[in-house]
Amino acid sequence: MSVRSLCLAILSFGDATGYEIRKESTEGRFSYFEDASFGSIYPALARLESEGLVTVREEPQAGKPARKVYSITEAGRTEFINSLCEPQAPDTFKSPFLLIALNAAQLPPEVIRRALERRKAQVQEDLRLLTDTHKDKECPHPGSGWTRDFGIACMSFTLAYLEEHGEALINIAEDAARPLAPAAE
Amino acid sequence: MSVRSLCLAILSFGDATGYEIRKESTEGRFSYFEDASFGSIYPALARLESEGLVTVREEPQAGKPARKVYSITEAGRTEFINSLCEPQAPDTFKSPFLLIALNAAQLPPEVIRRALERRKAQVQEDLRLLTDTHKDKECPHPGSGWTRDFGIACMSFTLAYLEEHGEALINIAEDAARPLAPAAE
DNA sequence: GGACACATGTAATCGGTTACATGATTAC
DNA sequence: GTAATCATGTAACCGATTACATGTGTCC
Repeated sequence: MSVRSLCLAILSFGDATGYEIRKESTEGRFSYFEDASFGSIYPALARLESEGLVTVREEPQAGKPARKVYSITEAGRTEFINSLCEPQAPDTFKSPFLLIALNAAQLPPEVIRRALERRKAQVQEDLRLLTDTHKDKECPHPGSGWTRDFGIACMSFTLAYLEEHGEALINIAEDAARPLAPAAE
Repeated sequence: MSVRSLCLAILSFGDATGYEIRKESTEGRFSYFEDASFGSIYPALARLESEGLVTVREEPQAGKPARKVYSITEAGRTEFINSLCEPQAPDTFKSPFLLIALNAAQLPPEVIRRALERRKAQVQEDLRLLTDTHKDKECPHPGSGWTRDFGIACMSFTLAYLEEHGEALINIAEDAARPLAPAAE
């Protein structure tokens, strides 16, 4: 999914500035689709505008540069919905944490412990973000409720698993660290 | 994580050719870390060799180009382990499926149904891959058992959730498709 | 007869990140 | 004082993909 489609997707949920789109895509709910930086978002928005898929209105502000608030047009909405009807790329999960887990026996226990804590904190943070979202008005997008519930379920499960089996992973590293004293004390 | 580190990671589990590394990274167990294409793998291996982190031996074959089998060196192993001790990038999950789910009310039910089936098939395939892996000898890498169990647990949960709540998502699309006949049949 | 798996490698291209440029306001 | 948030935009750079080039063996 390109930055272009990402902008369309976010704008289909409401007006936004480039700055806000970046935030949503790196932290907010839309981080599950793609994350992008300013250097790609601003050019993408300019292009979308020249194609008539979005419109801009400038809101001057004292001190700061004028906010450029983008709105999706009917043409933009159509293009977005049509793009969703075409076959999508498969979901992907990339996990530096699992690479550490895979090599637990070759790493110091402290590294494993830190990686585990970090991963748990990350899941907790994602979970918190999702749980807080339910204050949104749910009229225009009933799909967001389903999506949120799915995310909460999967992450709660992941967190519980890490909490229950994390110690076992640390043990692997510890057992490998002193292979000469097998089962003592 | 760069293609360079990916090659090191895969080679730390055993010798491989560029062709095999690509396969492992796009289909195999290593697809959870990074996937890469020939155009990036071959140059990366050449560079690793010039740096002394891997060695090559050529195995001539009749008809086909000679297989160039790469092995990791001690220096390569050290570099790999050290890189794992440094703070890693956070895990990411990118889901075109969830984007479709989010917009369920705006899409034809048929599209939702297809996306759900596709996602379920994908999880089943990943699950199958993971379950088949247990024939590996487990002496040198006890971490692979933990990692596999973790993957199996999360995916089984995901699959069960999709099977249980998939119908609800389709209903969202169906209800939105005929908003004038609320509950009648 | 055609598609696919095996097997390596290069060149053109491209999408996106990082760093730079600018600057007020607010919180610690 | 100094860091963070808000706010836009450009230019250099870079890693990686795509397409190309080459060729055999095997399955359907």
